[in-house]
Amino acid sequence: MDRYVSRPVTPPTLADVAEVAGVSRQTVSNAINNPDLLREDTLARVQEAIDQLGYLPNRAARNLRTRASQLIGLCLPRAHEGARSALLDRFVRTLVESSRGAGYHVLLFSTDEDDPFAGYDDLLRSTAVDAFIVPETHLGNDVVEWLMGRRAKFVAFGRPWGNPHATYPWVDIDTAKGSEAATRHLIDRGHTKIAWIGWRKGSVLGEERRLGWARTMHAAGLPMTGLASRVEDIVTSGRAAAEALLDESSPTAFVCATDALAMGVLNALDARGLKVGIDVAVVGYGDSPVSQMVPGGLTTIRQPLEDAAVALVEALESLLSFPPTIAAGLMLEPKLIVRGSS
Amino acid sequence: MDRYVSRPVTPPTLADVAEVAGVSRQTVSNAINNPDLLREDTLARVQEAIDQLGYLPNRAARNLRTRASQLIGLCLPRAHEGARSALLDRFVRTLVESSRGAGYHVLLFSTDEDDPFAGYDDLLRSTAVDAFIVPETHLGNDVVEWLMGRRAKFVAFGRPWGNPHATYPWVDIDTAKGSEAATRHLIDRGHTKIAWIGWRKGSVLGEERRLGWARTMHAAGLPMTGLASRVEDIVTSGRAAAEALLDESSPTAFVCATDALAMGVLNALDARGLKVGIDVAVVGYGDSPVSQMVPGGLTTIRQPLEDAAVALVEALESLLSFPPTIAAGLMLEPKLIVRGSS
DNA sequence: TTGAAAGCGCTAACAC
DNA sequence: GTGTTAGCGCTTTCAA
Repeated sequence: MDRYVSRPVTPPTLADVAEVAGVSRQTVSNAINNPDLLREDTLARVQEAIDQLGYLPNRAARNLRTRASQLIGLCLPRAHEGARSALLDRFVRTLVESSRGAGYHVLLFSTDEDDPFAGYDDLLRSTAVDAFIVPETHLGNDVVEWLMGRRAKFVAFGRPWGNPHATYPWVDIDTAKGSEAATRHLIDRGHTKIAWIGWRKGSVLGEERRLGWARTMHAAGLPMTGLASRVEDIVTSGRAAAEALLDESSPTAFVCATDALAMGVLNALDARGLKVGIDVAVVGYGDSPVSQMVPGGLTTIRQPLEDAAVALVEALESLLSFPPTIAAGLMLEPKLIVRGSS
Repeated sequence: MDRYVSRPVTPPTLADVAEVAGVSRQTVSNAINNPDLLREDTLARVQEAIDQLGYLPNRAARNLRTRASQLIGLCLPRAHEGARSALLDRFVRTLVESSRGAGYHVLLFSTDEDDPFAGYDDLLRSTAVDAFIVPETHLGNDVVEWLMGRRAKFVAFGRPWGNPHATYPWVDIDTAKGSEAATRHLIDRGHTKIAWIGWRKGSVLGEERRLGWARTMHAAGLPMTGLASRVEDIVTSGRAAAEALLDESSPTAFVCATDALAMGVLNALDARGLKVGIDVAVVGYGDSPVSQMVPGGLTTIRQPLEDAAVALVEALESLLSFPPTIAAGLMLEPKLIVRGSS
């Protein structure tokens, strides 16, 4: 009586299925892992029992036996400067979906302030994950080297900045190509005085993005002196920088390292009665939600985060297959999204 | 020779530690799980061996034995309407951090288009997680009921909308209180014609937020006719709604169901030459990055997502402790963030 | 093609 | 206090 009401739900085991199907446990195991080995009618009978009981192999037992967890560890980077949060959303969501396709789940973990390796170390030593996805390699945290020292499996989201011939799999977005596309777009529109507003020195990503602008300007034979500015990544700084640049060199277009900075430029232009997209063109970076909310829209650069996530999982699959294969580094290109501001 | 170079890193086991410490395996296990049982010097010796080898219990083995995985499943809701992505970031980040404090990791999974239970079912039947955190109960997906039917452990992020006396633990944010605070704030500022721009009917959350406005207006004896509008949650719709309301009833203030809608209002005011925060006040909802980027800033409602995450983990801890305790439902209040637009 | 035995690494129950 | 024994549920030999 009581058992139907309050019996704790203990999922069926291999043995339960075997009993129902009238075969041995191993045969059930084979039905799941090597169905080819079974005769057709046996397989069908076992399958029926599996369906009837709603059987699914116990993860812990399987993990223990196969020395694999079907789990991929992703360290949630500490809260970023700026509004990079929306990116994380797009990235993680796709990561989870494509991992599922590959038979893996994503395990999230955070890391200690003091010890950046602690989280990785624990998971590794307790064999809790099969591999890691390591984001933000540009920050110069030496997680990658540390993991290699431990012979841990991982795929990096970010090129090997230090040594270009690193022997680990990675996927990255060629961020310089973004500002390059932005600048070329403005040149095509007829602009010749194109200003750059970027991050303070010291950010690898910031320097890369700046490089895209500089490279393109140089190739087009356009002047750059007095047209570059490096500030903190907040709206007010972007605005101040724009004011200064307008006073100094009156550019007709701005390329910015982030959408937040571009918003600052928009504010500055607005305050001066300059019409965005008509008097002065502005391009941001990131395709954050803001860029669509601004009246007329903000031309910006969209990073292929979804593609990156898919590529990372593919690289992970080769890494975890037998024999393991180290996928070649893959560089993806960001995309210019033209809206009203240019 | 070779072994130091390419030997695969097999983490040490309990037996290894036991051997080094010169005790039995069980004693090592006790040293970890019931240290009180050991004599001080034995404990010290075992601890030393543990440190020396860098031992950490194998997860799979422990999970198998204890019938627990120390994993909490979180279903990533499908991409939302609107820019709710930043929320996810704040929420998930805190969730991961406080889970870590409780000895748990967060396992992310997604769900099938067709079968909303599939993801839950798989994890449950394979005993891959100890409990779930179920977001978005307001969407009327009956995940909660399904889980209860399965006697699965979970904590809901969202009150039991259907039956107020549900016997499962939940944490929610009283979203109506947000628009209530926004409206009261505007009344305090001397406004009497306060318009509402919300979502189309059918959204539980949307109706709640509207209720906050209506309730407060009613209590203050202020008129509401011709002052409410329900549109799609995008900037252009917000703008159109604002135009219409301005033409019709010339409100001096707007309360919006989202920041995106508020942005639309800002655009409309701008187009008419009305000064935001001076001629007309505007309040958004969500404290999205946009609200800080707008010149002067957008007054908005901030949801205590971090608090919610912490509370959810606390509820989870009581649920997973022995004996299990079902924490009382907890309602958190959002907070008004006053910026230049009001 | 199917079945029996062994054991992955750990912890719960008991003996010493 | 410490060690011995058993077994969690599964897969991997190896026999039949």
